[in-house]
Amino acid sequence: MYPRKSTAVCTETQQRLLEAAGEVFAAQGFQKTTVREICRRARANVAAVNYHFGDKEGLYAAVLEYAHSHALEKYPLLQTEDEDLPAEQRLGTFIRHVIFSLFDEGAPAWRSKLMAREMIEPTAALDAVVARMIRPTAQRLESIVRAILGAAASDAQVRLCQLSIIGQCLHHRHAQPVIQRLFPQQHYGPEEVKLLADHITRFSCNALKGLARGQ
Amino acid sequence: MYPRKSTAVCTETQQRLLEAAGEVFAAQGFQKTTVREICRRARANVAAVNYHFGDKEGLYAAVLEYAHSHALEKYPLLQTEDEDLPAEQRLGTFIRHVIFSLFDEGAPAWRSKLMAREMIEPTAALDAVVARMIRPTAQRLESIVRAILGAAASDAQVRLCQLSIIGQCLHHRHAQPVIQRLFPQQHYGPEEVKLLADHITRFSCNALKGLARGQ
Amino acid sequence: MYPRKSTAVCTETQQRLLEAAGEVFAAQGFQKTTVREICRRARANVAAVNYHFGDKEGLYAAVLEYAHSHALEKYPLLQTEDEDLPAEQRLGTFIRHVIFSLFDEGAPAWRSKLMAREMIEPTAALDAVVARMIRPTAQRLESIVRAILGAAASDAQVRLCQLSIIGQCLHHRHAQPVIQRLFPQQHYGPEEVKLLADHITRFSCNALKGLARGQ
Amino acid sequence: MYPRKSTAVCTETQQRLLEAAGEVFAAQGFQKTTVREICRRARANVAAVNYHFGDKEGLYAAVLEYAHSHALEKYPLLQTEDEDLPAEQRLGTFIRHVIFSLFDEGAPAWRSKLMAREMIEPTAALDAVVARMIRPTAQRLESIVRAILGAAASDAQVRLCQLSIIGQCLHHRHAQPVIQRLFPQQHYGPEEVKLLADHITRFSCNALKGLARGQ
DNA sequence: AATGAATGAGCCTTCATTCAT
DNA sequence: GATGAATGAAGGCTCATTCAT
Repeated sequence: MYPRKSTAVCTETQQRLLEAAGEVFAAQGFQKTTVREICRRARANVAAVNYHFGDKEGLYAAVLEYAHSHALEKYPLLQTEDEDLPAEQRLGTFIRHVIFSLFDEGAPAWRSKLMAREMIEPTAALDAVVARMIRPTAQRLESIVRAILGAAASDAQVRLCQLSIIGQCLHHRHAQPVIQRLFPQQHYGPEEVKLLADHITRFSCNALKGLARGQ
Repeated sequence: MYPRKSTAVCTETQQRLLEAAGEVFAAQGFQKTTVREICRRARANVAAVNYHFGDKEGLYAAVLEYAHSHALEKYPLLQTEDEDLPAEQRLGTFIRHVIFSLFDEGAPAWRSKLMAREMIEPTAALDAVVARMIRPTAQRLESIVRAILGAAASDAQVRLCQLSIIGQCLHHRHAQPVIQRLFPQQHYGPEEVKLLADHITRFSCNALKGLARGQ
Repeated sequence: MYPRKSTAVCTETQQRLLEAAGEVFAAQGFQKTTVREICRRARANVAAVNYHFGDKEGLYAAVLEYAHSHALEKYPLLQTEDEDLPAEQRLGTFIRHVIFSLFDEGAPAWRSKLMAREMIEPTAALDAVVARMIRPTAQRLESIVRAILGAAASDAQVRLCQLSIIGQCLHHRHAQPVIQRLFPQQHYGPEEVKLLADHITRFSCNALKGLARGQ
Repeated sequence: MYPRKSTAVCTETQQRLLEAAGEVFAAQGFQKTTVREICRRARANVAAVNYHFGDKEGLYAAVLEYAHSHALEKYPLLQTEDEDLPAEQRLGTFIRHVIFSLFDEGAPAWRSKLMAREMIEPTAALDAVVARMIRPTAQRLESIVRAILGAAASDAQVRLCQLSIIGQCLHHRHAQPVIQRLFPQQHYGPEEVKLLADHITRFSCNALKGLARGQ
């Protein structure tokens, strides 16, 4: 329908548009973002967005897809299996990867911001995001949690524990504005992020093991 | 500067505007919301918002203040709990209140949605919200956590535990669109909400007690 | 029709409205002036203008009438006769009065400004202004000019000379913004105003006497 | 910043906008003029003004610049007069040019009206007008006046005489509404305009020569 | 007599989009 | 393939005015 065929094959202008759009969408939200601002940053024509992506929404969807394909490249471990290690250790690895990807300062920082927005103000693109990115991650976490809780754990309990773990992680990204006002001493540099991952791991391990004991 | 003096003293039109604005702001966000839509719902003139609240942003700030004053009325226990009870029990009460206020179907459902938005896309009004609503709540939680962790716990550890607990609660509200896609079987009726509060309480108690033991 | 009957008989609120309106109309013009600003300055209600003067235009007309009645009080000499003095001296007195009334810093400074506006952007009120204020003044000037030019002067010549004289005077008021940019050294304090009146008198006397000699 | 680069290079739509804007601004003033009216006359879209000139004020500035560039084209002699002629003759030519440009019925009649407005209600654009248009004209007049008054004349006297001369000319344009009410027999057709220029020339020559003689 | 609340018309501007080249 | 010009819908806001008290 439009010149662009897939994420992999695209012109340089499209690349620049996607990168620029990612930043602006993440920083200002879909509504507040203007096509002109994106085109200005991408040094492209005002009509470029409509030409390459149909309309503003089309660009947004493309940005999300673009973000996913890159995220999967960088953090593929979320899906690979290392079933031989003890579950607690696998949980630690999992949490570290989630936290690192949320606070990765090297990579385009707008990816996780965009995701957070998508959760609160879902667009039509959310379905694809859940199916391709979130569900696989959730299934990996499910198997870890189930391993720690033991076979006796109900599906509902496993589910709630998954949500408790992932909720702890995301809170630090989603609630940043509040956290910074509440705890100015809380930082998210490389060092602090490691400590944070450790904390969530210990917190959750203790919790799961307690639940496994029926407490 | 503008006719409106305080939340308590205001005309009927202002009341209707605040209610209507709360719904629409919560449903669509600040940007997407139009003054015209709010006035239509409130059966008021297009100029009513500007007359009573100065501008769209003034209305938004008033809505937040309005929401708080009502929330504090309904859930005042967050700040005046009985200190004699065991800390675990106080934690359970605290979490139950938080969860209930988040999923209270009786009250205007837009309150917590509005808060969730404010966290991701903070406006100038956030400072007041943190100072008046969130900080007192956080301090209450801090004292509970410190009681369970024991005097040896560092400030940083207490802080991270607070965030772990509150993060679990908010995740269920903030990430609803994702959760519903991921776990269609997860509901948030009165019964399920109680179970949810219980889960978070047990999860967190186990976690805290484990940490208290140095694990 | 409206409570207000005449300029002389009016309440204190009306007085304040007239004064405030005079200042604002003179400073910003009819269009740019807002009823709210006037009422704010007059410490009156927003509806006061409509209540006392019907509408914004009615207030404007009242302000002009108010200005005239006061101007005639202060500079009555423009119309009294001193036919015994030599014409040149009478011209000097006339010009001095015009210039003084234009640059009178004691009196409400907005009167002449308002007049200048009325000339360029005439409203329905201009007819009354011309009939009551300007024409009598013009007739006085006509008799002076005719006396200097002599009986042989045509009506057209007398008319053009009148306009040349009055044009010199008004230019200093009407073109102030330009004059100040062009000649920053030109001031209009009490002393300079006297010199200005003298200059215009000498300039015009020389001109008229030359024309009288047929040059 | 905006598409428009210079007065000379512009699209046809911009031309039409400038012409339409000139008429309306001159007839109604900046405030009263609506962008819609201008666009309607120029058969352009409502957004055309903002697209081509940024905003209403930008259009206004462009109109003034446009007017100047055309006026200078048509009456360039104001600045390049032949210095060898006697000063009185040069004064006559100067005044004739000023009067003709003020009452030129062929050219867009709105130019001088716009100027008159700008004098009473100056905008940010006035600085440029003075610097580019008015000051050169004033300097030309200054040299003529100084030549007639003689070397003994003070700067202040030269300045006041300049203002007396130019004031006579402008009065006929600026005070038209009053003049027509006061002297219905006064017309400004091609013939009368010539007589008017002659009158002002004779009036001023007599005045200057008298002053030169110390009278 | 005088006021605060409320109104509706209209204005400037912005923005995503389309059109002609 | 890509662009600058142009569009129309809509939004926030201002303002003179009116209404109920």
